[in-house]
Amino acid sequence: MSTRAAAPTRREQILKEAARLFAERGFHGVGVDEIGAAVGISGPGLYRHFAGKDAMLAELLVGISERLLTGGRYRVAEASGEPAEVLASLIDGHIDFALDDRPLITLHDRELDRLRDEDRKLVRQLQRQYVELWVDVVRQLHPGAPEAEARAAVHAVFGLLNSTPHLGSAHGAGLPGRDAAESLLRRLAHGAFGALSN
Amino acid sequence: MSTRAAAPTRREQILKEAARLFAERGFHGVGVDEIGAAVGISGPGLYRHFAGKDAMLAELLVGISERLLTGGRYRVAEASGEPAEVLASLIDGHIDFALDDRPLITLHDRELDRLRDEDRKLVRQLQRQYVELWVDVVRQLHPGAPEAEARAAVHAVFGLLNSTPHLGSAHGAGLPGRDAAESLLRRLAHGAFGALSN
DNA sequence: CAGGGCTGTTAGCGCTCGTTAACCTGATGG
DNA sequence: CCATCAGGTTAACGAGCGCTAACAGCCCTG
Repeated sequence: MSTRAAAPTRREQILKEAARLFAERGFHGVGVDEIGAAVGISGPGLYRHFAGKDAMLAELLVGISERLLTGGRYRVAEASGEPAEVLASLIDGHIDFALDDRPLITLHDRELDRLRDEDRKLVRQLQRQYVELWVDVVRQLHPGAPEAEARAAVHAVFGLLNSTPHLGSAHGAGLPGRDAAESLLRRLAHGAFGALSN
Repeated sequence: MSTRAAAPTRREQILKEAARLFAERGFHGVGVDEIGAAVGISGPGLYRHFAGKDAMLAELLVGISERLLTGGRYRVAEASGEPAEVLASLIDGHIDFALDDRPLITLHDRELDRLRDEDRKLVRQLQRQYVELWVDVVRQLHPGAPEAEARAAVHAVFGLLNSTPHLGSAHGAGLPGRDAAESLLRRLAHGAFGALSN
């Protein structure tokens, strides 16, 4: 009846908790019993929902990559043709993602090697397409920059934006509020890309 | 006789290979047999040089943190009082470190939680002091920025500079040469910090 | 030449962990 | 009202891993 999100399914609960635990202690550092306990069932009960521990990680990583790419494509298509505006939209979208799904961001560039070959290839392909989205826009905005440089700059800015996990309460003085973090990251990212012109 | 560095001791060989393997596959993902094989001895022979697998990781992480802090302090003391110049020196030092010791950079913010409480506290303390070095300089350079913002910006720029592992040949088109990477990262970092004034 | 350290080796123990097997229960639908 | 099935449970297996034990060769020193 309400307009709130529907109750999460068991699968979704498991994925969420698994993402958090994997991000905190690493894929190999978390046991299936812990994941089960986090959702109120214990150990082997997970196998009613997933083929195995690997399958959870695979679904998480493929899901992230797909969401990033889909969101990026949407923003590129939707924004005006102005490269500056497209880049700004990509940055905003990535920041939203980084702030809303910190555990996934952590997993995204940390546990990729733990996937089966097939899944890893898929994730890599999705990541590559997402990066290409950015590289194209950056090269339109900075025609002087060689492609390798633009690509490296994109990766570096990803590192900057994905630093949000380190901003959390872990270090005592996190930023006051999500809006401040969003605004700061936006300025830093634009500042970094702006330096490409020099 | 020659002026080259002395032959590395067995301990140093082990630490170097362990760092590489831990960075590639994670602390829990690497077995002692693999580390041994990487230096030509096998498995339990490592225990003649280290108390255990944990001790290797601890020595690596403490070593990184100490080198970063020592190098940072040296640069702060050595540079002229001009905040801009001090920050530039810190950035250059961090870039050198990131480019020369990519595996260590990866471990530095990825495997900290696998340490014994005592070691983790020590590493955290060293990291905090290093960050403080940067925050102090950034605040001198941008007096308008609140401390939390300066600290978050420093962490974000670390994320940017530490993105070097992602620039490697893994993605096909790495930057052509170390100098180009160094120059690019320097420009991006300065660009990001410059955006703090706005 | 005798005797220790070093620095390796291999065998094996003990524990953890992912996974499977076998069983149980409550809801559902013909 | 009974059959089915989704979604749990506990027990247990098999593999892998960190680490120790016991032993062996090399090099130095007295």
